[in-house]
Amino acid sequence: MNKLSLNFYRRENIFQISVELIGKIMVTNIDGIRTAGRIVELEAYNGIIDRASHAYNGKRTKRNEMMYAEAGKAYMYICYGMHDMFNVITNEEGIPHAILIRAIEPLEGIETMMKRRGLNSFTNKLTSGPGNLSKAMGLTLQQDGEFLNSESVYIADDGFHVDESLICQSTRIGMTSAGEDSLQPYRYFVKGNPFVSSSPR
DNA sequence: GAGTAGATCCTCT
DNA sequence: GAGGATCTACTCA
Repeated sequence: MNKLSLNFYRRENIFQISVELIGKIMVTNIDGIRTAGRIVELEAYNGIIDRASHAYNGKRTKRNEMMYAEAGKAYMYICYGMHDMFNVITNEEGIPHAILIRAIEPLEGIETMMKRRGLNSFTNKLTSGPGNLSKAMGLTLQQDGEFLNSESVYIADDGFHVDESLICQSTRIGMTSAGEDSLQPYRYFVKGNPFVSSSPR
């Protein structure tokens, strides 16, 4: 299993990167405990021209500053005051492209994930949805700006290949005020995978 | 199973 | 002071 090099993220076409990230393994080593899962759902945020992005129209604040950082870093963000969300920064420094990881299929450290989520039994919802995913993996603002080839967080390729015919697109979730851009099909997911979060299939 | 309301708090205006 | 890149529980059927 090889960690993806930072060059993987350092490319212009965020949609190409999104498709390629489907099926990759996301690993965290938080508090000395290793958890891992296969990425089955994500959303692309296409920089300053995307109304759904935090960086729309070149907006740059303390909170989203990390989106402008160099490719291959994590951008952590708290949503609705209680959910930590995990994003991958792509493209070159200064261009705020980001990919939100929405769901993974748990592979390692499932006991730990359940414990972090406060669950007694395994369910498909364990790592389904960005808030749940981050919580299960132990990700918080502490990982904001972390390089994704570090020991605590990284994404790796184990050679598994998701057939492109199984990768579907849809509109993004939770876009209530992004105008036309809320209709953009920037969400990618694995068809029929039980760990993909609900809504538009 | 589908639809809705409430929780909850940080950030930006 | 308003409004989120959400989740869960609850209602009703």
